[in-house]
Amino acid sequence: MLRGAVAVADAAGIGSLTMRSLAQELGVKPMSLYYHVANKDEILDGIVDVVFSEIELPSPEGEWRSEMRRRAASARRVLRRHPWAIGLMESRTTPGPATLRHHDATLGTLRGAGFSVELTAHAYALLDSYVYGFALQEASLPFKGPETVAEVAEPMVRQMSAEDYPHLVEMATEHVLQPGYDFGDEFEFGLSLILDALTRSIPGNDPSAR
Amino acid sequence: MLRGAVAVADAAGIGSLTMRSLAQELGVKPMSLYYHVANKDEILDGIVDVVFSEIELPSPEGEWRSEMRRRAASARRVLRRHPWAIGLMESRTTPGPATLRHHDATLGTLRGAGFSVELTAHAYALLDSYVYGFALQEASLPFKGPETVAEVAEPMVRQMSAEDYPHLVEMATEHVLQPGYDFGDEFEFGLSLILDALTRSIPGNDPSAR
DNA sequence: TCACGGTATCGTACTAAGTACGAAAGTGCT
DNA sequence: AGCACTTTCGTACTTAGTACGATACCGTGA
Repeated sequence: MLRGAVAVADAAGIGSLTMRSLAQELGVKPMSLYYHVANKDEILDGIVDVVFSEIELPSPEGEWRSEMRRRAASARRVLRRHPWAIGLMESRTTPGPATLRHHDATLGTLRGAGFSVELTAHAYALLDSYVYGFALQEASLPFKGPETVAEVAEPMVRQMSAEDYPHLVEMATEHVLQPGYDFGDEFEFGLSLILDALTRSIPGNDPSAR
Repeated sequence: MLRGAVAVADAAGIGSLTMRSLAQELGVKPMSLYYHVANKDEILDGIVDVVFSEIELPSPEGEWRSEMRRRAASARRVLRRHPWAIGLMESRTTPGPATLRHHDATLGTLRGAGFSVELTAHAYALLDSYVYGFALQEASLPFKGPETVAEVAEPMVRQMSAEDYPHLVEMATEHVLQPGYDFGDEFEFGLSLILDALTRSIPGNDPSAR
């Protein structure tokens, strides 16, 4: 049932996920859903947890940077597949089991890498902020892939006077509208910068450590 | 009118912002609103822009790090005051004038600090990801201030077995539940780390530059 | 003063969505 | 067959967005 809800939300947006549309998807009548859940909120909580369950767990066995990198890349992919999940996270405050398991695995990997409890808290807040924030930005872009950038951004830039927004216009014409531009490529830069800086922050680490 | 909508959303959540509740807030009847806006979506777009207008603009005159710091702190404060804005950003893809002005000022400050167009894009994506993501995490916390952490987190930890989530329990008991803990304090760590690393990334900068 | 064209407000009413309530319709076990 | 438990539904009430057309208000020029 939660799978069905995710499918509906993926296909037509979270706004189109109604008890009736979900019932239809499942080949059942609306009121039948209420045998399995108390209300719609429970479904929303549930699909957030489903989304978390799709994110690859980091392993305490692996090298922490590559594990964090894998987790981050996976999280970004998942949130790109389910963009509505980002907005939902803000309102749902009761984490499900998959969410808890995910957090536990991530914390464990960092602790295993030698981070103190406090530094782990710092690192985790930082990494998660970056991943979620990046996903949020990707979701709010008017275009969804490198292909459609030009056709969407061009008209916007054209009607936007260079006097009012000189730097926005500069960025658009000299960078965003250049062939080969893909906002997604920015992800790697920030992630590497953060991981490198975190490496340096481990006490006893050589400051010139890769 | 947009101010009224923001007030309603602040007071009782974005879910309680209905054409009827907004009309009541403004002392008019629901249908009167439709003279000023085409539909509710336009109101949602509008209040997102209002939120952006409340964020302090960085100035190209100032030192870029302190300007970015000021902007980030302001953005976080604003998003804490209007947590519903985070979820809205994901669905609204037509930026308003205040939003554009904000982006332009930020880009201008970075460009003025000597960042190339490309590096500016990198830095901006990174900084914004961090700020939005942090705000998103703050919004999804079950507690809203340092005072209520214990009373909310304690019961959660108690029912969460240490076998299933050992690291989560460790983090909770040894860090989060310690007196004086405030998730908001994490903000400074990540922001400084990012700003320092960005400083290093400027070509020609001494790697040991503060 | 009066008629007129915007500007702003409303009343009525239709549609979609969440869900309370209680009735069926299976299903397996004795 | 009879019973208990699980699962599905039909009906109907409530709330929310908004189409449509009717007013009411208000400054301007005749």
